[in-house]
Amino acid sequence: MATVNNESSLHQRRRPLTDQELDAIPWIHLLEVRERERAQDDLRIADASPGDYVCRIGRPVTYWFGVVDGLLKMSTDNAQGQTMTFTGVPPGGWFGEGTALKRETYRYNIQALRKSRVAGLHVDTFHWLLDHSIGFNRFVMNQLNERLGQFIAAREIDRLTNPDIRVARSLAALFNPVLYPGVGELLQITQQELAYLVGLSRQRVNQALAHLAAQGAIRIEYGGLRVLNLQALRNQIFI
DNA sequence: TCATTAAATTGTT
DNA sequence: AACAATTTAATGA
Repeated sequence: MATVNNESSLHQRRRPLTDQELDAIPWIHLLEVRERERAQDDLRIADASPGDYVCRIGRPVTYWFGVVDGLLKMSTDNAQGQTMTFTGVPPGGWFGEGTALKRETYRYNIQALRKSRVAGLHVDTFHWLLDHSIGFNRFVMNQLNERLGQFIAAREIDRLTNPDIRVARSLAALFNPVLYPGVGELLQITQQELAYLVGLSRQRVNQALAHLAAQGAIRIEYGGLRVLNLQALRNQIFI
């Protein structure tokens, strides 16, 4: 893993969003004019380099975060001091609403796997939107529901022994159009990065991807993967 | 714009 | 883990 940079660097280089970046935020379009103005005023974006922390366990919640570009990983340290990776967060993904709702401290670490652009909405504005916007409430509720499904699926994935299926299911999660609308057809992820997320060697991931490509579920591209059949990824069974 | 070189990523053992 | 092959990015004329 890359060296750990101090996380303040992420907060020093914040700036307002460009129109293009705003457009990439899925929930912004659900707001009324007045709500949208308030959200836009508060939204900030920052560049994160590989290894940078977006948030750390135990820190008080200050922002609700979303990935505009790049790839983050969500992880925690267990009692044995080992790092356990929960999931990757590709473009379009917003996270931390659970802790933001309760104004608690972050319960996981979020680190950039690659150079990324991360947007942040202050937790006070997050609450204001919850109090004023029906569209925003729908988005958050839908998000929570969809993620619950993902965590159940993740438990299943953990119990799977077949690496090919693990890779397939993990990929299907990253291609989730509800949680990660910014991904689209092409997920920008290297085989090394995917290996980190799934917990397999790059070689084994390479082999699994070749297998999935042979089935026509995906197409392997340089620096990314194109989904051809999402259902095939989800329903992956022993061959 | 094109050719050359370096860096990143993939494929294979 | 190591190495070769391939693809992209960077450089400079």
